[in-house]
Amino acid sequence: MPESRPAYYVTTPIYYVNDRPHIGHAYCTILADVLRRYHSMFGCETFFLTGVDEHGQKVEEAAKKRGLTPQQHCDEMQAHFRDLWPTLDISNDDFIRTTEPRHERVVKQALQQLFDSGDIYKGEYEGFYSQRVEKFFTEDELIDGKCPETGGEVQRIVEANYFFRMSRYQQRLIDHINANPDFIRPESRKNEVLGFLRKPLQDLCISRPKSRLSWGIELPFDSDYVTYVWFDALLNYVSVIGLFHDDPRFRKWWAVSTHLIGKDILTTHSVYWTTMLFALGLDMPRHIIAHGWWLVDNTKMSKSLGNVINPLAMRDKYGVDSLRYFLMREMVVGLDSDFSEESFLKRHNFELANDLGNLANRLVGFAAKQMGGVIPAPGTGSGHAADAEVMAMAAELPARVRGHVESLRVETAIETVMNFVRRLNRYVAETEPFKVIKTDPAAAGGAVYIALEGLRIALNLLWPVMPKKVENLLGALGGNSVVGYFDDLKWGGLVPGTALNLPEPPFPRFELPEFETRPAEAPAKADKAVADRANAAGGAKAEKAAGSQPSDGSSGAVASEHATFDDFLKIKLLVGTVLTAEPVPGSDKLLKLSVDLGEPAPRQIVAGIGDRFPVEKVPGSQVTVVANLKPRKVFGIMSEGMILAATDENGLSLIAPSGTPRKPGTRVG
RNA sequence: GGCGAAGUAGCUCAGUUGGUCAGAGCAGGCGGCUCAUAUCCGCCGUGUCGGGGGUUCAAAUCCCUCCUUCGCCA
Repeated sequence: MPESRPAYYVTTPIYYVNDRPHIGHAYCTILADVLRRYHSMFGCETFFLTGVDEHGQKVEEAAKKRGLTPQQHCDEMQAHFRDLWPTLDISNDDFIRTTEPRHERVVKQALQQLFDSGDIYKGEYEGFYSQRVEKFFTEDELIDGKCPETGGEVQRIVEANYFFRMSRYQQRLIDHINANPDFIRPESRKNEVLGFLRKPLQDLCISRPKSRLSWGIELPFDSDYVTYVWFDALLNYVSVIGLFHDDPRFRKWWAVSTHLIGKDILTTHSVYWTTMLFALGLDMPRHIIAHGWWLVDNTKMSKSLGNVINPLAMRDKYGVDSLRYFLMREMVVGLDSDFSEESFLKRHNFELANDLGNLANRLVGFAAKQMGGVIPAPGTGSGHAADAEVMAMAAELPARVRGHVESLRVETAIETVMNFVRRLNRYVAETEPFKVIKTDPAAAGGAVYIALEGLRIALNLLWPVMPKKVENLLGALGGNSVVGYFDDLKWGGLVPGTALNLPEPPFPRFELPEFETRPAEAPAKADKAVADRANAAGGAKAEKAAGSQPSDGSSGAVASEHATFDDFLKIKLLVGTVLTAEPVPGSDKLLKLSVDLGEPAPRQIVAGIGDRFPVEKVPGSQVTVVANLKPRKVFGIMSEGMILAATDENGLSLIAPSGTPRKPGTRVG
């Protein structure tokens, strides 16, 4: 047996080639990169895979629209992802495109194997086809026998198709999830999957006749069909690492695989993919980790709301390292987080500039002035009790960081390091080398050495998060480089006498723009008299009274009875024209509306008016829409606004402009 | 409607298996230092741990119930 190192294999989803990268893609890929880099520092041999999904109807359509072949279209579009990653310091080992021969042959072989074993069978797919949206619907999805999206006519079509016997593996999957508590993380997602599995699984239709979709991988046993997207896409995780072609390589990586996914593709990975693997006689991946979404103003990003965060813009404005730091520091893996430039800048200024950057800058600046610009000799330290404390903290820091990373608490790992950085700043204040230098240069040198060495260790531990910046900084600290392994991160790596060279502060502060005036500031600054009176009265109570001046009219018990004019202005009321309306299945009064608000795309709005208002009378009506309500799901359908209506015992009327119809998007108020 | 998760200081959130768990950061106030990026360090928080009930010697931490928010339901 050759010497074996532990291994670690991490994947991102393959992103849909038609998409433009947004902050969510960047987050997932950076997270994968950070995990890969940490694990390599833990001593693991690592493999990191990302890529793009290139097949499917939408790609075919988009290409057609542009007058290109689908392949030409993909060749062009995939660059949006492939070229982005190096600029975010992503260290992926491979980049898979599902149109590559190395992938297609594995998909075909997998299909053939499942066909031969009877897990893929030909059956009848009964669907209802809507000419208008060129889509199939199941009987359950139809609404009164009409298309659920347009309310239009549908044709019942019985079409031969191939099915995967997913149902056969349901119990095995449930058992595996129960036996491996950290298989699907976080736990709430695991529960979600188990809940889903309480109902019997249907078999999965995995083919499309070429007459309807030709842009896909042909079934090896029936050239009239291509395989449908998921079956193709999911296999990327194993095709790249050698399934069917390089067994030792495949086994090595597959046994240690971690899939990072967005919560929107949880079922696909936890149910479709896992049952496919069972059927193929392969092991489960080690972990499936569903991360959360970046929200903007606590609202999901969407094109129609125009609030999509472009990672390139953030990188260009603030630098790749700050961007990576923020994304990793701010989000708890598995939960949603809010993205705002304000919180970004606060993290940058407080943690990177004030704490970390300033520590480097003050130490190097001091050494340059007082110590000949070189790393001083450690001697016997500063003679201060804090020496031992700092060195003990530094000694146990790698293990603590490793523990947090291994339990996916990346943000806690970072926080742990930053707490140590704060301890180092305190250490400098305690030992006061800038004073001590006048009386005891050796002790001052000892203090600076300890602080610098602590900084070196902290920087190494942050390398996976900010590789470029850390490498540069370590270079500035006496020409050091990143240690390969946590095990090598021992105290005393800095060589006394080597030159320090930090020409400028490593993390310049960014000016914080005025984001919004804070009510708390008003009494302190604008109303000194109130504050003084409060202080004179003494105690926390008085302070509280001063602090609760309802300067914006929205806080304080007194104001709660009335809405102020400002409150009213927060509600954006717009005139809209209803384009389509259809009942929501399973509900007796909800209607799904498509409403023109004069925006590029119509809004989808779910309204509870169906029991009082005939659905066929709604299209064409004008309505008043609350346009800036936070979008929410109603009965599983996203609703992007609210329709105003008045209901009493005589029925319901829509609240809308009377007389001449108004242009969609006209402001009401 | 079914299933699941969450509700902790002004803000963002930590709080393993019930017993220094009532905390951190930010914001605010006061003070100190000057090596440093108007940076750093120290001090200052009586918040019904969503409401109510229960179990226990002991609950933010377990149980019940209600309210609110969020997620999933191919």
